[in-house]
Amino acid sequence: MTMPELPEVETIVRVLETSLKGSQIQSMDFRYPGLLEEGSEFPLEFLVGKTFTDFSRRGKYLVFEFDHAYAWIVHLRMEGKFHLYEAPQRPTKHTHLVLECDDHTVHYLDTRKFSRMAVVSDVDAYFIAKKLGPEPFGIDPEYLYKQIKKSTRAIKNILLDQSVVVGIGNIYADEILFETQIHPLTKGNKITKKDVANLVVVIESVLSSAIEQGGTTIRSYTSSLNVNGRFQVRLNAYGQAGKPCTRCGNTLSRIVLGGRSTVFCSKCQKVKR
DNA sequence: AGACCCACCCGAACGC
DNA sequence: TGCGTTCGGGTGGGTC
Repeated sequence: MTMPELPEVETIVRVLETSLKGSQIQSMDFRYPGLLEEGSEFPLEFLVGKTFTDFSRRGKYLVFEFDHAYAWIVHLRMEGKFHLYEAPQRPTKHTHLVLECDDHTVHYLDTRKFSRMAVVSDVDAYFIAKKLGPEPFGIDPEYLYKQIKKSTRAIKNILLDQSVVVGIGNIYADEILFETQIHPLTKGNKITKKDVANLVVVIESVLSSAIEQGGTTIRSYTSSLNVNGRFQVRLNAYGQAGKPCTRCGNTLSRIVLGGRSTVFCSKCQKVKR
């Protein structure tokens, strides 16, 4: 159910780093080239013969850097996932990329074919073009307040806007608003300074606790060398419509906002007018 | 410029 | 071996 959000991406980066750092790509079978971005600077096959050197993320983007200064950037979107094996493995119908590396076979799968990847020479330039906002950890409250205050959009849409702050997807947006007791439809210009102070703290705590729980669960994945970053985090709002609010017992409501399923407690989360 | 809409994609869930 | 329709998720490009 849950798609990879920032905490899952962070976990995936760390697990892949453990297995693949210093490993050379011996061969590649790019079975569904449609995953490569139109604007990719280089073809994916350019990575054959290169050695993984650095593993990081920017927002929900995975960044793999190689010797010779090339970088492979992957956005998992909803269902992208890596499977690692210690020996060559038969691809499934959803295996879109196979990499034979020094000590591992890497499969990349995506049932929806929604994810995207690119090969670039300048990581910073790539992300500047994407117009990404700051990371959600250590965000400047003054900056966030200004961004929210100048907008008449619903606060949930603002939180989802990656040019305001990166890494908040649909699931954690609902969780963050539940925790701060802000109604998702509240317009940005109605949000108070105190709300923003709470948001800054809660954004960080919700995402980091998910990373911690992912770190716990991912150990079972490392043993089997399957890395999809999915793990169960206890959710108070997302996917819980019709169930009692964990804070007050009121039945949780569901609306569609900006085309996204949105769950909240109409008693705990009041719209400010 | 800011806000909004829609395409992309296909398995799951649903309606009949 | 039931078949057709709807839904959803993040991002980017287009429009107003």
